[in-house]
Amino acid sequence: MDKIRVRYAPSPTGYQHIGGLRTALFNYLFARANGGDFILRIEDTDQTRYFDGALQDIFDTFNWLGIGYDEGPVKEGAHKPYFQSQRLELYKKYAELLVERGAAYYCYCDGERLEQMKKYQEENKLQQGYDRRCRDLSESEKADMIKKGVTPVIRFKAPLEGKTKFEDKILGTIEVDNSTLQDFVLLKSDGFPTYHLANIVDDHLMGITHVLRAQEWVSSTPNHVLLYKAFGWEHPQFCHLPMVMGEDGQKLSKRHGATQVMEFRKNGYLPEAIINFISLLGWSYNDADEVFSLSELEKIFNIDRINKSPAVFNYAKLKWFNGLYIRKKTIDELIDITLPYFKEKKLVSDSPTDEEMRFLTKIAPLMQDRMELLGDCTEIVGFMFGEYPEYKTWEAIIPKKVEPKTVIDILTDSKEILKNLGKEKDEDLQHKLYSLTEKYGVKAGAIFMPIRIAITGTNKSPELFPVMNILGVERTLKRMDRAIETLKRS
RNA sequence: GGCCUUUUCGUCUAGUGGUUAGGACGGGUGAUUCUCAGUCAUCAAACAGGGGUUCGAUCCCCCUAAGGGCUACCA
Repeated sequence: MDKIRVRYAPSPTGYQHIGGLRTALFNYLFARANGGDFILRIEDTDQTRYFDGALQDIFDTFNWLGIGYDEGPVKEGAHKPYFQSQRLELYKKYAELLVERGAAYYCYCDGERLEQMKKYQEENKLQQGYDRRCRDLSESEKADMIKKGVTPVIRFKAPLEGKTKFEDKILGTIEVDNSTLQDFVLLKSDGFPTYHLANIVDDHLMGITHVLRAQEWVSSTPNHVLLYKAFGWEHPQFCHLPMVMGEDGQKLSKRHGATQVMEFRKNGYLPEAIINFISLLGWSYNDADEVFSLSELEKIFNIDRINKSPAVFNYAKLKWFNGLYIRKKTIDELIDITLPYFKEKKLVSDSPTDEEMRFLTKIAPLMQDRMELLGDCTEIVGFMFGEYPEYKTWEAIIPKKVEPKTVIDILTDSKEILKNLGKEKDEDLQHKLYSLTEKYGVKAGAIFMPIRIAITGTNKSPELFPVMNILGVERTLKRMDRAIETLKRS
């Protein structure tokens, strides 16, 4: 069997989005799992929609996620160039070849006429599509058009009857009546090819063996099959991937939340989480395992386990994956990836000192279990910085059914106990604090919550003893003092 | 409208002509003798509907319904 060659062929008309990434990832994994080649080809054939930052975004996306390619723009191989805009002569040549063979024709209809025709068809509920007016123009009619200076397009001469069918590796046999097909455009009047022409010419010339693309392409695949036939080429295996939907079952779009890949990075997602989650959109390994690294996926990915039905993009599960991968990080790695957030909040300096780094090393374990997104870190351990915390939930310092005066007494007693922080074992100190429940006839929460608020400023925090130990006796007691004073004043 | 296509817990999915239809996220409950998170345990939750074929259908066939895609000189 020939070496497997697949490609991802984005068009630089916008930022890379989740759907595109899924296609790229599946192609990449399919190639890696089978010792094949993965090619990146830029389909910049739409001049009107070309967008400047798009190309860089494609590179950034691949780099961030660790998806490499074997042939493409920067890493040119035997089939260069990999920008379709640099292959214009090729498409023109092949389009004209089809005209010579009588499989395509020049069409002189301009946009205005096409629009009128479409409007008429809609109003009269006729079948939509080009009416093939130029399909059988006489030589003299053609000459007239040329004389008028009309720049023609080249259209494919689709068969009027019969059926076209192909085997999709995922969907099975698909068959359509040729009567439903269109005389689609191959070469536009600006000299650029349409997707239909360019992708066939390039896939053939580049030796592509499998085309993995989204299901939205299924309906134009018969056209492509016919084109291959007209050229006398064998077509690659088609594998149409299920669509990716938003939570309401509609095609995933901005209103569902983030959809651009680099937006996820900005929002604090890890590449590992994105890769893992995306790999499960329409694919599964078995009935039990679903946590996979990229390198594992490169070994186990199997095209036969891709399913047909559309998949909903579930942000909640993505977040779970993100938390999972955050927990898998070593402390050093965790500090590395969260440092920008601490800098942004001015909790550490732009060039952190050794002391600051040591401090981060101490507090990192406190935040690791509690983070879901990278940006959560400052929220979780922000109170560790500075002399006093910001009191966010001060009211909670007075537990239900407990008098404010009692809270002052509890904190004062606790302070006495915590004077020995570091001198006695944590569990002994905790035991002593716990014994206060008997003295005041309250539940444990009524002892620990006031301490928590006094020290952390919130009613949700990491465990108290690790926190107090890092803070040290002095700062711990100062924070308790301030809380006591504040209570006395109110 | 036409053509193509899909349908297992809310979501991602596994699965078989005979199963207690399995896992994960999310949700509920409990444990971790301080909250939150984490971890562990546990519970609820699905074969779209109707006809066939068959001793037996979630699984095979047909119809219906609902969803999705395409219907550009865009990809």
